[in-house]
Amino acid sequence: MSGLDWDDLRLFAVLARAGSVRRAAQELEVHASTVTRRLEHFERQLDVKLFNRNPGGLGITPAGKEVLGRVEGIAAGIADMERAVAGSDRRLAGPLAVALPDALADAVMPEVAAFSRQWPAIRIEFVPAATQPNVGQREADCAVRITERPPEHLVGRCVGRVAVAAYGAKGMADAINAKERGWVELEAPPELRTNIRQRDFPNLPLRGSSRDLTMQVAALRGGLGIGPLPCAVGDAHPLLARAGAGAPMMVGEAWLLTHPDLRSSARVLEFMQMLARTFEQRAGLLQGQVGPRREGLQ
Amino acid sequence: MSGLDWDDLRLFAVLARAGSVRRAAQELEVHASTVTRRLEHFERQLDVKLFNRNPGGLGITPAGKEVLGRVEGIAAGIADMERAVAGSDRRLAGPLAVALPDALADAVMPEVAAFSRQWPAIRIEFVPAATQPNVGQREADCAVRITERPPEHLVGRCVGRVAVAAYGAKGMADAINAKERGWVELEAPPELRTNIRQRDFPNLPLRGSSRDLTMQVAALRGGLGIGPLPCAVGDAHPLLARAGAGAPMMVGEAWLLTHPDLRSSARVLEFMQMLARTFEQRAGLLQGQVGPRREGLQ
DNA sequence: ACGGGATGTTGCGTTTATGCAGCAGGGGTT
DNA sequence: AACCCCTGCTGCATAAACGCAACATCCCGT
Repeated sequence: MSGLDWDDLRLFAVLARAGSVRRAAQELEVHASTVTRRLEHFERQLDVKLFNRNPGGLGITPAGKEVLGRVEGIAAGIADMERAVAGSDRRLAGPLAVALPDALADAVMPEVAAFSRQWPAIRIEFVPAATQPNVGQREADCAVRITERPPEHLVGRCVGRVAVAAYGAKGMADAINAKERGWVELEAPPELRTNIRQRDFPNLPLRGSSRDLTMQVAALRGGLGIGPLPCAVGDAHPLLARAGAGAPMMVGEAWLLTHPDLRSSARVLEFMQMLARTFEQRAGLLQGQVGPRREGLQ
Repeated sequence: MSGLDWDDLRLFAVLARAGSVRRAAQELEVHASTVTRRLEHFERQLDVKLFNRNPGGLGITPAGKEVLGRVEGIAAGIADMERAVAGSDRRLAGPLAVALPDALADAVMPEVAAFSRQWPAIRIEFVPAATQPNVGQREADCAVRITERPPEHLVGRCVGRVAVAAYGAKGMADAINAKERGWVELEAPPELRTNIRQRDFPNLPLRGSSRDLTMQVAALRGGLGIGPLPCAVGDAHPLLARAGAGAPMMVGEAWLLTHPDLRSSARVLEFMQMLARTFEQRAGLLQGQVGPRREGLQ
């Protein structure tokens, strides 16, 4: 028998990617001293030095790099196994990790809530949408991504384009008021970026910028200026109105995705069907087609 | 993060192969209760029933079979990693697992002993030669096998054929005495079987049989009768002599083997070179060519 | 120069996991 | 029927792993 504690492989993989004992400890939800001691244990069992203890952090050795490459393959195999098990789960119960861009959260949340009431045994867990797959980190069971080219290893379908427009606080979104305020840029991920400012408000001074939607909405509401927002967020907000007369700009396709292994999982399938129906119903909202709620907007 | 204890995968693999909690516990060198509890833990984490608790043992479920298949692939990956690490070890120190058929042990042991004196930091561990590779069980670093077709995944070279002849206790190995005693068969593995009895002693009654070389040598020494023995054992034994005048029979080629990943390991390389030299020197003994020690033999 | 925030590591108290012995049940042999 | 050996399982004491806090070191910014 190998005598090797396989769980030390997982610790090593996380540690190598984290780059420091404390970050790895945080990710593993254990104490830093545990990481140190188990690394020692692992190195002793393997009889190889995996890291150089440099002042200011760990430095991986060539042997450590060799081991890391192999362990990453092993980690992928284990993740596959976990998915295979989860995929054959025919119960409408258990955890369900969903990666949902915050830009679309408002638009679908009512139906998600109804879904949750219908299947109370399914525990929905929202995970960060932009994160790239990591060793030891299980990807979402179901993901919505705004992109032109969805990853090849995932399966799913396109559920329509996403529109972005300029918004401001109601009552000050008109051009005259806006001029006194200014432009608030949204430092969005690439798939949400537009050049609305250049097109419609080339002379508006830059007043500030936000790193996420929450800050952007707060800034616009508070009257800092006008700025871009996904239509699904801006049109649904009771205190915001569109600024200027320009048409919304399309920024990318929304893709409803899952892993092939999970297509036979009952709760993943059910959830994705629900999301697909919802996106179909809300297509107008997502694409910025102004509906009956238009009264009062500039 | 997966939250899964990877070491439970190892336990599961061993348990699935062992077929019972107690056998798995023995192989893992832990207590049976530990196996039970960690299996429960694993099933809870994975949220799948891997075994049916049948009266009289565990029965693997379809889901368990699915998981087992994947875990065996993972186990192979981990074994590869261990070999890769061991293979890059350039020190002439540490453990060295050697699979050596007992038929050849006498012939090479003096040189092995000299090797051990030369490199005292290398700890030589003899492992059973006939064992087939198992999950979690590391194969030998270096193996000698008597076979016609060495396994394809191993590399090495043929170091000559192995001969078997009939022996008896000195002074009673002649035909007349043998007739009063009889034949003692050796229930050897297939690669050591011969038909010497049919060829040279067709009329000798069967007196007994031995399951291993130790018993066979004791039986022959004790005067139970005459019987087959590898020439490397019989000719080297001070109290045994060949029976009859027939030539030894060749039974197979001796192959000196290792895993490709271990070719660059300093201690494996050194040990195999030593063994190759030894087999070259001892070729006559192994192939049953009677040398200067012939005086006194019939 | 000096403080603040990193880094990895170490002693100590506590939680967790393990080993042990005994239990309950089933199948085959005497 | 009675016994024996196998199976997996469950309290209880012990040993191993862990979390916590403190420590030594180093780097960076003030």
